[in-house]
Amino acid sequence: MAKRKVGAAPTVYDVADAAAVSIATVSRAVRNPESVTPATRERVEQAIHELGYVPSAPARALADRRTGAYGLLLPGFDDLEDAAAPAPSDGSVRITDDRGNRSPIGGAPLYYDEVLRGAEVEAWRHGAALLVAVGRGQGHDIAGRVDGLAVFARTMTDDAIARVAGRTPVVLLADEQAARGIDSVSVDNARGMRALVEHVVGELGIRDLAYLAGPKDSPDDAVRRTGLGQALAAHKVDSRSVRVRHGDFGRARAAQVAAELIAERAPRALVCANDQSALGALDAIRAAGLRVPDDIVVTGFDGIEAGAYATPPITTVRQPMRALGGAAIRALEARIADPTAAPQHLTLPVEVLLRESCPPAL
Amino acid sequence: MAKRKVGAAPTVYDVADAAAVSIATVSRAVRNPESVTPATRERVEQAIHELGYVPSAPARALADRRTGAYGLLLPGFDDLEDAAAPAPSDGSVRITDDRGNRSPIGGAPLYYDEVLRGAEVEAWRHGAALLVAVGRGQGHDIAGRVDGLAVFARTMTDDAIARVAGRTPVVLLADEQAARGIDSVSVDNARGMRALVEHVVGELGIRDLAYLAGPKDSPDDAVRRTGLGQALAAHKVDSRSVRVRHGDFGRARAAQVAAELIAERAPRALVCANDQSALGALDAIRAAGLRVPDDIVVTGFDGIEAGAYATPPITTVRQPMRALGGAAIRALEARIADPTAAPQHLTLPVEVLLRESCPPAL
DNA sequence: GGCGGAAATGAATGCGCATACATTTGCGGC
DNA sequence: GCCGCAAATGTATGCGCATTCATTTCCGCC
Repeated sequence: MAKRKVGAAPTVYDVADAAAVSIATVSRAVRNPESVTPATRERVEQAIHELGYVPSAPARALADRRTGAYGLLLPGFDDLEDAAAPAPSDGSVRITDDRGNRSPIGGAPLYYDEVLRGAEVEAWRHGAALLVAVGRGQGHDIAGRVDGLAVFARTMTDDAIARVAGRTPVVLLADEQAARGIDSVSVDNARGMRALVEHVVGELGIRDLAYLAGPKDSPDDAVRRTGLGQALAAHKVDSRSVRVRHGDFGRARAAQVAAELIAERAPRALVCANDQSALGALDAIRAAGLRVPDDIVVTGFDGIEAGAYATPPITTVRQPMRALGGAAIRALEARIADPTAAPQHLTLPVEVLLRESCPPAL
Repeated sequence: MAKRKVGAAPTVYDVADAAAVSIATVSRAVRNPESVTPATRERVEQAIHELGYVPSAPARALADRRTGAYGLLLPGFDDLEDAAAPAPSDGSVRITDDRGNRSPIGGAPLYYDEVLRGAEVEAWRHGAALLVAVGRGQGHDIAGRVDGLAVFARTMTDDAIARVAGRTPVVLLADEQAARGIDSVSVDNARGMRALVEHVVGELGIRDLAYLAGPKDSPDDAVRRTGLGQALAAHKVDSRSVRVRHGDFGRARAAQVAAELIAERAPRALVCANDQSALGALDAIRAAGLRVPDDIVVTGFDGIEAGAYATPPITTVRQPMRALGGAAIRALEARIADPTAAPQHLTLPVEVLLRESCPPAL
């Protein structure tokens, strides 16, 4: 038996020695147990167990010419780069007066967790692992580590995407203006907003609307507004009659804007570009002494947790985040299976959740 | 120049050919630019750019004997294995009556996103990547892929942890009863609860308390209850005078339990084992026609988003999830740097967030 | 008992890179 | 212009595994 370096992880050679077979047999026993005699398989498994052998993924990847891992590039939040110092507990507990603070965790919607899980489950089903990185413009750092990369919109420069795509399959996530040549999976935001507004106008018969928008340069907001316009057109509501005010997707600003809107004249329905804005709208409406949905119906968009717990709970459009993650991995696998296929652009349906702020019927 | 297979990703050999140098020089130019003449470096960089070369992580890992990646094993949620079928948009949008539903995303607290980001940032700082997997008991699948593994409590069997730990550094997360021999990073839940209750008893002077607990077999609940007991003892409140009722960490059940408690006799303070329970308590208290905090003060635990948006906002204890993720990676690096050091057990401090449901002062 | 073919196993090679060691180049000093 | 040394570059090897091809073993059958 060759000398085995102690301290180092055991390799196929160690297992082969222990089981008195060749490394080829060890490899086969692991990868394709059927191809080995039950007796030898037994011996090899025994050796593996005793040594605590775990195959080296890098070596396997090198030999296989595939890593068996997919990458997911998440957007970073601006306030997020402060992974604070260790700060072990010295026994004291900080007590903070948090009244008035409404942004428990930086105000960012935390639905990426869902996307991640959808992707992880799908990767796992295919025996692959999932590598996660936060977009920092480049993404070269993980391109060499994976068989495919799922990239959220606006987490990499177009240039960087093009470069990486030249080497590895790439799928764009939640980018409704996806580059032509690259696969994409997105969510049908426009149709979601359209369905929501059609409910307000068509089912509830409300024709006096106002729209609480997001920042003027937000692509997300633009798409949602398109859906709004379509719904209005479908029901012959003059879109010029709908007052539009821009917020910043945040609750506080939304409350201000909504208050101004109401002071001017209260609309029968206030359609908000996202849930945070809708929460702000509720604040303003309550402050104005009006009731939701009796005086004003309010709608949000996104399906954040807090919306369901608001008073009243907010009607919203929920994006299928978990499905988005799963679809991304499937798209990568399809691309790997057929590298020459035409670019695929998959659009997942959203779901309108009617809650008390804008109920099924008045 | 050797023939280069088209379609395959370029390698050091291709770059070497293009730049008319040896692969060793290419490798050096990439890894340690200083060790190469500016002129050659220039040529190599040029070739790299033209070919779109990206180093193969597996090959690098094999040669380096380290993967440059850390693993994070997240708990899976029971309801989570349904990464639904593709279901592309056929143009229709499902409209659901979601009134009465208070569990938008399975009811699970989504703070793992924060842990993930903390870990990712820390890994990135050290030039490493982060591999994410959902615990399925084993975890062998990724042990061979990483230089170290951060494992959430109860995501792997003790047996599996022991095996993996024999091959790769492992750090246990949020496991306050961490196995002696393995590094761990956890959060000081007991002290958080203690500080919170000391505020209620000491600052607010309330001695008539009730505790809305979690499931009887929950380790988290047990730890928090310990903190409760300590606070009571510190202020000489007889712990037998504190009524304890068990819920299931969910809002609906908590509301029932709280209602029973109140019907029996309303306590001056209702301490809840987590935020979801506190939300349920608010429901019950409101239904009973009582006011928070005037008639009953309510406290939660966790710091979920919805707690801050509740009416009134819930006083709670927030866990430093991002710091937890970062600390986990640092612990792995410390372990790698000194494999023989004694096991480290780091405890991070929590923070008490006082909000309207249990304000700084009455 | 020996033969032929299939099944099982072994030996050897390459995956792409880093690096120890060998070789060449460049440069100062005489 | 030549010697000697240091810096720059090249050559060769191994990392751990999968796999091809060669060899051996095992069986059924004559």
